[in-house]
Amino acid sequence: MTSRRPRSQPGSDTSNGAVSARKRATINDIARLAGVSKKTVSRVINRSPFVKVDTRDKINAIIKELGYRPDPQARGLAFRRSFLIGMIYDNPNPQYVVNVQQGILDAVRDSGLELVVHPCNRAEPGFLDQVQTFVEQLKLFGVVLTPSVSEDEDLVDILRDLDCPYVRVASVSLDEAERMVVTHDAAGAAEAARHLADLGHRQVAFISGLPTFRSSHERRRGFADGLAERGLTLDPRYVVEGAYTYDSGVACARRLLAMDTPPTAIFTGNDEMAAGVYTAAREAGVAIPEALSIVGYDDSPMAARLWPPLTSVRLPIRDMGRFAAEKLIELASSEGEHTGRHPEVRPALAVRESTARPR
Amino acid sequence: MTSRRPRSQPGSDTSNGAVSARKRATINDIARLAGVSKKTVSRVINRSPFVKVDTRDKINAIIKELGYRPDPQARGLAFRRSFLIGMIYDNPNPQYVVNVQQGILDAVRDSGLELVVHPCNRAEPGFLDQVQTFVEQLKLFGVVLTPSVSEDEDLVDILRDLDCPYVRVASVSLDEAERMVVTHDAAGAAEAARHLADLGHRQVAFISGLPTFRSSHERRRGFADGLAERGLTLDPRYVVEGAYTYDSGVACARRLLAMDTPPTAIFTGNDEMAAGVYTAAREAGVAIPEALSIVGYDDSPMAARLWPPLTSVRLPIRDMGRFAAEKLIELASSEGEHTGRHPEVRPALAVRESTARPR
DNA sequence: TTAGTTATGACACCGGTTACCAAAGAGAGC
DNA sequence: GCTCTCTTTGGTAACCGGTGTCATAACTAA
Repeated sequence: MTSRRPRSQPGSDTSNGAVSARKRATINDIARLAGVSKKTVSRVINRSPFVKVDTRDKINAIIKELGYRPDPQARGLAFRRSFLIGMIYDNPNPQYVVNVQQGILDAVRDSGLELVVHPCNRAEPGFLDQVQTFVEQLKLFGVVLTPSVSEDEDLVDILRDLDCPYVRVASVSLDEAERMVVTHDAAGAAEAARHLADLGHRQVAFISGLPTFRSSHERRRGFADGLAERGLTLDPRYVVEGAYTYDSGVACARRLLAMDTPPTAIFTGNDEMAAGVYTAAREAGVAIPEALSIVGYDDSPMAARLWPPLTSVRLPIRDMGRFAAEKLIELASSEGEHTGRHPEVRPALAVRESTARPR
Repeated sequence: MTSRRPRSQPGSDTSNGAVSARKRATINDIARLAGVSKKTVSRVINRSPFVKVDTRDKINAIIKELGYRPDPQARGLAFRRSFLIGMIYDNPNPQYVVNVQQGILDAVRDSGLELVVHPCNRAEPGFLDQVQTFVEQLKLFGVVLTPSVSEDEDLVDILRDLDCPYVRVASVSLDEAERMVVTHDAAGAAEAARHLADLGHRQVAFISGLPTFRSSHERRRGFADGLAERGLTLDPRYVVEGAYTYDSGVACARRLLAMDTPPTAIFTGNDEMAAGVYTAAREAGVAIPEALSIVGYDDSPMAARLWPPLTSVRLPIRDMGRFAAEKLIELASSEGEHTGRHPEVRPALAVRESTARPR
């Protein structure tokens, strides 16, 4: 407990022993030491080309020596904008949320940008005003939206109105390419469909998520398309509406398994509901995968922990967050011209033991 | 797409149709309209008692009418402090992280405070400098620390040095009461122990988490104590060191199940490792709970999805976050005197079907 | 009237920025 | 070679939207 690490107080090696009254250097200090005006220092900070090389080098040296970093608050005040990125979400999946957060932080590393999180509830009255206040008060540098708020056009209108750069993560394109990170849910679902069809399944069912999520429709559509590719059709009687929850998965699966000709395979809108299917199957004495194949969506950590391990569609969630933040930075900085690069997010099927040929 | 919700632009019903050039009112606008100096308005905002009631009411009316909200950035600049709470964590459990975040946001609702997240890695070189920069640059209002960074005394020293209020969430008290939210992991583990002992188990094993987490030791200690209460001792041969991961749970359980007299019950440091025990048990053909009882820690959503559903120690994580933020606000605002209220966090055992009498 | 609050304002300041102007140096025209 | 632009480079002042300090005005109470 006695040997504390000697922190590297960058520069200012004045080593004031007792009183730690060391204050951060300001732009004025730098200017004074460099013998220039603060404006010139400001130019160096903001990479203005109109500074002589000698002057710039000299100022940079002093900045480095003193470990000076401009105060984001003061800078923000003058810029009428902060250096905070907001993440607005209403997705209940912690795995998803944390990974997107991580991805955003990957992208802003060392850029001086920070991440402010804002979970919300679209059903709550005053939801839009609340979000507007959040964005307006903080004068956010930009906002990343994830489903399902990313699908809310009213919300997006507000952001546009506030001139707040935003990027939307969604299952399908809803905006200009430079504002979207598209997860192609239909493609992921199609892969699940092909996998089941190729195993020989003919009676395949789909448990959808909440209809208020665009992904529910995309996944259904993609699943139907994937089956169609193999000459199969998604029988409407085999489509039931869940709510992305474990309980809804149990309930829906019970209904499906109680049918006269129950499906031999079930594709669920997410892993939570797939877990519910496991429970219902166990109740009904239906063996997985011998009598029933199951495919989930998300490939959450739980998927691999279930027994048998769940085949599921995997999304590179952290990358999605990173892409979103990268696009945001591009939107906010470069005036007009964009790189035109739009990294692709491709869902992939993680095949495990919950799927097999039907008997 | 045409009928957009008419947003309630609070006050300013000037309804400028085309150009939405409405700018937020500033303190100067309020002062001008009220016929007072901005300083007086500032007094009203900050609840100074030295303002005549009439004046205050008048100013408040105008503030309300214009929907004025002071700019946090300007305010922060003058205060030399921001209105951002930082959450610093290195816990890999998304469930935990998101819930603490939610809890913090519960507490700061409508207070004008916002939450900036800062995941980090204690093992990374420069970790401390990074955190210091984060706190210093943002001039954070305060910081909430969760395990295991909450156990890092070097980090806490830095915060103290920076005069940054902080609250630590940890398994055991490490600081003054007003700076701690204690989760009493030992008590939770003791409950697990009593539960197993009362069921009649005598050969009970413990799979610990990473020794770099204080909780690992607390849970072991509490487990041993709980057994002792029932006249049992925790055989050191039945204690193996895991790493809080699924894989480590599998590996540790394999070792335990391969012993000459394998345990009849296993308590794991968290649910992830418990899931690993399920896998190892299945491999070894050991029936749960008939031949092996299992108790986890965290009561993650996965616990109820496993088969059989996992008995686990539950923590009110969201409440913990809320308590932490409440304490933080108290620390930061009230100068000196505290309420002395220290809401208790009590772990509770969620008993499910993974535990039963031994054969 | 004097003194002691209570209430308010003037002004500088927090740490940066933009707008605008001035000086210095470079090349052109004479 | 010298003045005259033009471009580069730097400075000054005002400002972003609030707060602190201190002086002073207004009101009570003595």
